[in-house]
Amino acid sequence: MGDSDHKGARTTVRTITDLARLAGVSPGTVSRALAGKSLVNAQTREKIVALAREHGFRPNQMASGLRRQKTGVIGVVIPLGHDIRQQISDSFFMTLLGFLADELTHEGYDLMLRRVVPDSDEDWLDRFIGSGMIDGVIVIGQSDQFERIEEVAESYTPMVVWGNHQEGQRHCVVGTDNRLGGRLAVEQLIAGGAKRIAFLGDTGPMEFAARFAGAQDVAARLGVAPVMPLATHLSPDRAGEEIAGHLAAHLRAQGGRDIDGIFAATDTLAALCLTELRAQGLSVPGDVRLVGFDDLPIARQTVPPLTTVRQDIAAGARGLVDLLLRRLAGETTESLVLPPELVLRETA
Amino acid sequence: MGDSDHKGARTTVRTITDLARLAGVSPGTVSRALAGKSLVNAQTREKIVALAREHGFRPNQMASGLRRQKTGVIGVVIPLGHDIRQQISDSFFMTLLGFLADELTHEGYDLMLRRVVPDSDEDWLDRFIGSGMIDGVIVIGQSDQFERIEEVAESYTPMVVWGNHQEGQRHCVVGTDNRLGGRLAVEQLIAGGAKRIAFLGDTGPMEFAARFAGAQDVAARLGVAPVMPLATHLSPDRAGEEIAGHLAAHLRAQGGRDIDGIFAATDTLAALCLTELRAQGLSVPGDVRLVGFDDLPIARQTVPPLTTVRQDIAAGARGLVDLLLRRLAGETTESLVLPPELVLRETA
DNA sequence: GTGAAAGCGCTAACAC
DNA sequence: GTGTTAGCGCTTTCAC
Repeated sequence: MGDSDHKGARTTVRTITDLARLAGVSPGTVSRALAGKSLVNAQTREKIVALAREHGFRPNQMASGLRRQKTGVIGVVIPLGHDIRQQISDSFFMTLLGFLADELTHEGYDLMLRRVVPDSDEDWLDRFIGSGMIDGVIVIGQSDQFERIEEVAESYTPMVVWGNHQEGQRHCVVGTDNRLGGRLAVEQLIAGGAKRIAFLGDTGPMEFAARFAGAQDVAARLGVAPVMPLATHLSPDRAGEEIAGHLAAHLRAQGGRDIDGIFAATDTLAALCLTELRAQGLSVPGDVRLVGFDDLPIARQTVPPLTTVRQDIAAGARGLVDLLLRRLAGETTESLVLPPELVLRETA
Repeated sequence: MGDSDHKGARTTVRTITDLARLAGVSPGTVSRALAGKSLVNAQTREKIVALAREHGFRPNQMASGLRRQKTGVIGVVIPLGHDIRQQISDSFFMTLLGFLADELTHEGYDLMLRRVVPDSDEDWLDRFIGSGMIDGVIVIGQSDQFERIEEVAESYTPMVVWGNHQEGQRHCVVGTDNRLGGRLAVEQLIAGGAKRIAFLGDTGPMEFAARFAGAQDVAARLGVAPVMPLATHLSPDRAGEEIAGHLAAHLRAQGGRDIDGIFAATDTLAALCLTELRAQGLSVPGDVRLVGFDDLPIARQTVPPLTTVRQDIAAGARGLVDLLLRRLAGETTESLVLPPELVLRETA
C-alpha cells in the first residue's frame, strides 16, 4: 500500500531542504528532528517526522556520510590469492559471509562486498580502505597476503581478519586454532589404527599450513611416519581429478597401499575424497580412515557421515564484528583464537 | 613494498586539493587528469598521475558519488520472507551471490549486500533504493514480496529480480522456467514407474509453487494421482525432522507405502531426504524414486548421486547483471527465462 | 589547457 | 529551540 499513492502524486521531496520548506522550518531543524538528536520541539519534530514518512523521504546516505566522515558501511573483502579458480563461492567463506551479513545488519551496518585478485592488483587493500566508502574492513582469509595485511595494519586500525594466528603478528585476527585442529584430526586417525597418514590439500595457505603442521606434530610425537602432503586445488572440478590421481598412486599401487589414513584440509575435499574412494572400491573407515575440517552441512550427509574438526563459524562471525566495532570505537583489541572441536562420526 | 615508505613519511595527501597544491595546479585540473577526461596537457597529466601513485592517493568515492549522482555500487538484497530461519547462507542464493560478485566486479561495480526481513520492515526495498548509496538493485528471490516489488518497479527502473516469471508482470525478472522444471522432474519419476508422487518443500514461495504446478501438470496429463505436497522449512535442522516425520507417515504406515516418487523442491532437501530414506531402510531408486532441483555440487556427491533439474546459476548471474546494466543505460528490457535441464544420475 | 566558482545533500557549530 | 552558515571532497560549467 505504499504511502506515496495515498493522495496521488505530491510534491516530490528528495532532499532535506524540500522537506524543510514543506514543514516551514529550516533544513537544520529537519536534520535534527530526523536524527532524533539535540532538543527539538516535540510538536515540530512530530510534524516533520509525519511529513517525512508521508512522502517516503529518505536522507541521502552519501551526503550524510561525506559530511560526518563515516558511512555506516563495513567492507568485506575476499582475497583470491592461492587459487584464483577458488571462486568466491567457496562454501566455508560463503557461510561465514552469510553470518557476517546477519551480524552487521544487526549492528546497523551495511556490508560492501569485494572480491579481489591480489596478484593482478598489488593495491587491493589500500584501495578499498582509501575509497572513502567504508568505515572499517573485514578481510576473509589471509590467502597469500599476510605481509600486505601486516603492513596495512600498521597504520589502519579498523580492520579485522579471518585467518590463522601467528606468533607476534600485528594485525587483529579471528580464527580457529588450526594447528590444534590438525592435531585432533591426526590423533583420531592414529587412535583408529592408521600409521601411514596423508594430508589432502594445498599446504600453501597459512590456515592449511597450520593444519598440516599440527598433523606433523602428532605424527612425530606418536612415532608414526611423517605425514605425506597430497596437493590439490580448491575448486571441486580440479580437485576431483587430482584426488583420483593421488588415490590411484597411493592406494592401488602394485606395491600395495602406502596410505591408511587421510586428513583432508576441508570437508569439501573430504567429501570429494570419499566419493572417489568409493568409486575405487575402497571402504571407509575399513581400508582407509578419513577426517575432514570445518563441519559444513555436507559432513553429516556423506555416506558414511564424516568425522571432522568443527570450526564455529557463527562464533567467528560474531567475533569479527565485535572486535571490529570495538576498534571502530578506539579500543585496541587482541586477536581471538577459537577452539576447534573434533566431531566423531563414522569415517574415523 | 607500499609506495608510502619509499622515502619515509611525506606530506599526507588525502584530497584532490592536497594533490593540486603539490602539483602546482588547481583541483579542477587534478580531477580532469585523474579522470582521464577532457584535454589535459600530457605533461601535466603525467606529473599528476605520478604524484598520485607516489602518495597512494585515492579519490573519495563518496564525494565523487555525491557530485556525479552515481555511486558505482549495485545493491543486492535478499528478502527473507517465508522462512526467516532460512539464513542468508542458503546454498543456492549464496552461490548465485558469488557469481554476481564476480560479474559486478568484472563490470567495475561494487556490491552492497543487504539481508532484510520484510515482515518487520514494510519498506525494505524503498529504503534501500532511496538510500542514495546504490545506482541500481538486484533482488535475489521474490520471497513473498511479489506485490511490493511490482509496485516499486512502477517507478524505479534500475532493478532486476531473480525469481519466477509471471504472465504480464511488470518487474524485470531473470530465472529458470520452474514450471517446466517441475514437469521434467515428474516426467522422469513417472517414466521410472512412480505412480504416487509427493512434492517435498514449501509450496508458498513463487518459484516452488511453479515447480509444484509443473508437477501437477504432468500428473494430470499422464493420469497419475495428484501430487501430494509435503511441507518443510528450508533450514536443514528443521527440515530434517520434518522430512523424517513425512516419511514415517507415508512410507512406513501400516497401510503400506502411499508414495513411490518424490520431487524435492531443492537439492538440499533432496539430500536430506536421501539420508533419511537410508536411515529408515528404504532403497533409492528401488523403493522410492527421487528427483531434486538446482544441481548444486552436493547433487553429485550423494549416494547414490542425485538425479536433478539443473539451474544454470552462472548464466543467471550474467543475465541479471547484463539486464541491470542495460536498464542503467536507459534501455527497457524483457525478462529472461532460462531453460532448466534434467540431469540424469541414479536416484530416478 | 587551466583556474575559479558553484554546488551535490547533508550536518554541526555558532548565533540568536 | 531554531535559523544561518560553512563546509565534507569532488566534478563541472564557465571564463579566460
